[in-house]
Amino acid sequence: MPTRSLNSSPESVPADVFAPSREASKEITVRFSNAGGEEKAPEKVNIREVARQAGVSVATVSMVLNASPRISRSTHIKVQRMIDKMGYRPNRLAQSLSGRYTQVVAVMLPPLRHAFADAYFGEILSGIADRAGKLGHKLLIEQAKPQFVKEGKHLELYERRFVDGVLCLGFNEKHSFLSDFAARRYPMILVDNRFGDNLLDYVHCDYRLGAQQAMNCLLQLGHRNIGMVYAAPESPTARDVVETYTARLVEAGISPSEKWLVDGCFTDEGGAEAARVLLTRDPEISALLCGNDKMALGAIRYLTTHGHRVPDDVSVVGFDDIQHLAYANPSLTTVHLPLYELGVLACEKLVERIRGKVEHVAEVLPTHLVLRESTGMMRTLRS
Amino acid sequence: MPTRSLNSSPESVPADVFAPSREASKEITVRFSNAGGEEKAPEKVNIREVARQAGVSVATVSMVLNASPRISRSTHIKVQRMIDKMGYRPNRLAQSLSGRYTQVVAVMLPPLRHAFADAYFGEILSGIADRAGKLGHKLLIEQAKPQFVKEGKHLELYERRFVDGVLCLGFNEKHSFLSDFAARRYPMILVDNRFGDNLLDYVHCDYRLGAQQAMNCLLQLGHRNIGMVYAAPESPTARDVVETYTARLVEAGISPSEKWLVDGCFTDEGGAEAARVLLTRDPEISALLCGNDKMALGAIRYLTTHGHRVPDDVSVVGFDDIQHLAYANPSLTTVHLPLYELGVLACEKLVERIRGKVEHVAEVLPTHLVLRESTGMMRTLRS
DNA sequence: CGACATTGGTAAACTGTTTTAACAACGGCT
DNA sequence: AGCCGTTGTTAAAACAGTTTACCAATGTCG
Repeated sequence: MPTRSLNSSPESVPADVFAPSREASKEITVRFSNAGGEEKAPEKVNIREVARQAGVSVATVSMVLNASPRISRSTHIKVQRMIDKMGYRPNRLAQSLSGRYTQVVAVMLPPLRHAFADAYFGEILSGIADRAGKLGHKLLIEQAKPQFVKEGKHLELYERRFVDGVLCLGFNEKHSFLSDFAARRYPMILVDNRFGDNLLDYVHCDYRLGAQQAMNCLLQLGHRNIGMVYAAPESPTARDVVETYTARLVEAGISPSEKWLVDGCFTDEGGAEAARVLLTRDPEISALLCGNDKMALGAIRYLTTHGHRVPDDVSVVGFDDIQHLAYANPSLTTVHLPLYELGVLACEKLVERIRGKVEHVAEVLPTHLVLRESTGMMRTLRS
Repeated sequence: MPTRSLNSSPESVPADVFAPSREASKEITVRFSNAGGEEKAPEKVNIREVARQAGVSVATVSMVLNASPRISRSTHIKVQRMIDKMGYRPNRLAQSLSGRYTQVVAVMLPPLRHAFADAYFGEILSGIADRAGKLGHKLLIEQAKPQFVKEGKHLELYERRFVDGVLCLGFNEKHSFLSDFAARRYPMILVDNRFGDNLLDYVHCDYRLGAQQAMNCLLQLGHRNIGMVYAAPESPTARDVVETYTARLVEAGISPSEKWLVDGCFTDEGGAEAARVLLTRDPEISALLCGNDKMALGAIRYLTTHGHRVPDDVSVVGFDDIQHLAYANPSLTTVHLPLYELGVLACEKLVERIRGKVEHVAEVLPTHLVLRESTGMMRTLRS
């Protein structure tokens, strides 16, 4: 139950009472770094002040900050010492305003209610954050709510100089607004998907390879009636999985059937429902390939609570390898997607783009299968 | 107008033909918004340009942007029309540099490898993001790696004007650097914890209430030998749980025992190990209270794979109510923490703080128990 | 010894906004 | 007619950096 004061004062909070004049302390000559006993907020010191105290020009201080080779060793030391003494930190708003870069990149997430609570996104984000930090970039996160896009806020991100570039997670071809970035030459990289037209830069996991690995596993275990719980047919990478699934069946001499395919909407409820539908349509099904771990979990949940043992009666394979599901019961055999590494790569490529590299980005990272308990040999084949 | 020609000093004439000087296109009078067929990046237009085209001063345009009442209706319309026509978007670096606020808040996460992939943080983040969006603030995320803190980067966040304030998730009293913020009067709010000295602003869930609810449940089901898998004893809220657990036992006439307490480190492995230790120390234990869902899951995992049925032999209660664990098997009875709402509240309070409100922030949100399958009546009491 | 480079540093222009003090034009009042 | 008070607008001064064109003092060479 939403408690007190939560939804009070929606949009506006009272403006501040005391308006601190900009005049402030222009005349102060001696600075107190941490003279007094307890730490205090350092009085705001700017580059001009540092220059004055060090007896050099503003330009010189700037050049020291940026390690320009035009500054002599002695001057550098003198100025640096003053910088440290005064506890001076350059204002990055001024730096970015004057310079070319903001040193910030945005991460756009889809408008799902629990986008941040999602292990899939989290893993990618983790990689992005680590890389961004190493490259000296900050991270801005944004959810692409319909309203947000309608008002063109996604472009404002760049045009108003919030960020230098954008990483987009969890989108697909239906989200046509993403083309806006490319149309305007704003650096943007699609993460773990691609657009059919291939005009947008992207990095994604090798879903074909992953599907292949999963199908090989199931086929080798003797399964022939294999159902598939897919999702998001508007997503090229999701289609990769379905196509590979079908192709592998054909290669194995099995004729794929429409009735083996059900959409599970990427949710656990969807996975459960899909399992129900599949097993009802064809009770002979002995294995399920699921488009992500959540659906796989839902499917297992349905199966075990409706008289089908996993893996004894039905084997289940997922996709993602999200954390702490190794601890599900039974633990899940799944295709491991290198999501962390994908995040690292995406960030890396984006920064290259920002710095002026022009090549089209189109990278694909390999997957591998993690064998756990939810898969087993086809019943009839066991001795 | 002292525009160009300022720096066309006496002699230099053709010098800057090839140099892409900052002068750029001062003379362009007609703007192409989206005349041509395909969309193009709008040529960068600034407030001066708009003012010129609209035939007013820069100050007037600024006041139109900020809806100042001092601008007449007719002027407002005239200028607004030009703004739209030229596709002008104010540069927020300049705005923030000039003004008092950056309109950005930071979210600091602990340096865990998978901090972003964590459902607990994700849920809070979700609330923060929604609220921040509505309040017109952007979100910067940062991981407080040891290196980061050692270099004082957490203070730079504020001092270099990256953000107006900071929200800290997942920290405890051991993280003393958080006091730096308060010492310097930088707006900061501790989320879902508090410091013992109560000097720092905080919002957190009512862990005492939660523990009470969980214990009531277990006691009512007839359990008397109740083990506890705790974690992070340096965290006041985590201590709340242990203390309440102990107090409730005493109230129920049961003398708490040291051997019923094991640290599970907030991880699933830790939970599994803790369950093993507890059941070994005292096989009579018929219920486990776990400090979070992850540990509860680990415990269940251990129990079910070692001959203990859940809930038939041992009941398990968790803390958090993280998503899609309703689909664990058996599904988990747990204390629901209003994490989303907590995020909303934290963001709200932080922005109030930023805007000048000075009251100490200390809010506590109520929890409730979610009954699912992992708890059952004490064996010996069942008919 | 004078012409010419090189080195190290500086003044001033530039980034794009907000805000303040001043002011012109106008109406109402004595 | 002279004075005062609004109203609406503006010029200019902040905000805090980077960059560029230029300059003075050396060093090198013929």
